[in-house]
Amino acid sequence: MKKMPLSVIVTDHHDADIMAAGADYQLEDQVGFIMRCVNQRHLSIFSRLIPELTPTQFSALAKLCATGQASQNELGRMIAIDAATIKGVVDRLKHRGLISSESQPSDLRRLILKPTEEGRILFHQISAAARQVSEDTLKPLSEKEKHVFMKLLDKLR
Amino acid sequence: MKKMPLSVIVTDHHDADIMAAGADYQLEDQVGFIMRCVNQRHLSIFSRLIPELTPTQFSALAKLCATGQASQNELGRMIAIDAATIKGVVDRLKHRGLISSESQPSDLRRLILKPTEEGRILFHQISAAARQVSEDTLKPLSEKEKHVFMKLLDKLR
DNA sequence: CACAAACTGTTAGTACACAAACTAATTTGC
DNA sequence: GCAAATTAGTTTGTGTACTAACAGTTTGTG
Repeated sequence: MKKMPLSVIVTDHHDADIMAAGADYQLEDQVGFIMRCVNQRHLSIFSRLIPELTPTQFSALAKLCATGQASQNELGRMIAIDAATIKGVVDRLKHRGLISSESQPSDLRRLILKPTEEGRILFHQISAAARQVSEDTLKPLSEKEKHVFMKLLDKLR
Repeated sequence: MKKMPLSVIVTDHHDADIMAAGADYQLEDQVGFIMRCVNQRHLSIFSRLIPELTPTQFSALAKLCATGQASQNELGRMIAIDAATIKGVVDRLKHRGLISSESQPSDLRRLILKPTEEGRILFHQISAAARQVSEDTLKPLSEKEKHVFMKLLDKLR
């Protein structure tokens, strides 16, 4: 843990207190910063093993395959994606013929989404690779460390 | 650890192997998915405590305050931001008068970036809140757990 | 029944984030 | 000394991600 030389902290500036406030702030030690880096690595692994879909698209398709069907906002809620964001994701999956949508007669506001046959097939083809993505992402850790990490990560959700 | 009923895994579909492949895939147990959720929480904490800047903008400003100056791509490299992305970040910081840029006479390709006085002041004002962001993000963990988590997270970088 | 409250999906606006293709400037390697 | 490779920055295009504002629909309550 590097220490800043005193000269950096105590300057001849007239309000040294304010100037000193950020002097020992180490960006690369902050959770948010490291998480961003770890996520970058994860995304790179994902796109290498699963070039067909983005992580978000895969999440949506996977959840839809697991539940059979859902309305658009419902799907977004299940995978923690904003209503405004899920629209684009759904549009792209629909455009590629991986899911279908039809409005629900009993509630005209709702769009019922279902995976198409093609969507289901793709999901099942990809799911092994998806497991591999998680494994590769955690590769730097021992089995015990993986377990601890996942437990702690889950607490931060 | 929920188990799928057998009926879900073994269907009467003629290629049950393919259909079964993704049946036990639990999206919400995957590292990538949980990290996305944790990051959402972190971003929400950040924007509440530091509404003035985005995390990326803060990173850029903090690094520039720490180093005194850097070229645009150099800055991006230091905080793991793409050349195409850092441009927008720099433009916005520049537009708000928090950093300045001038081309380097000895290498006309380079833009030398420096924090302005206003930028430095803002950084120092915010740095306490930035520390608080990290603390709040890790709040669900005990002191010991925080330490373990950060160590493991760092290994995944 | 009426009507406010809540919900569904949409749009516009801002801000990352990365790939790919491009220009201009600089460095290198022969 | 000069072509080739490298580097710095820019632009375009795609894809998240969230806020805020909006219209249409449904629901709960007086």
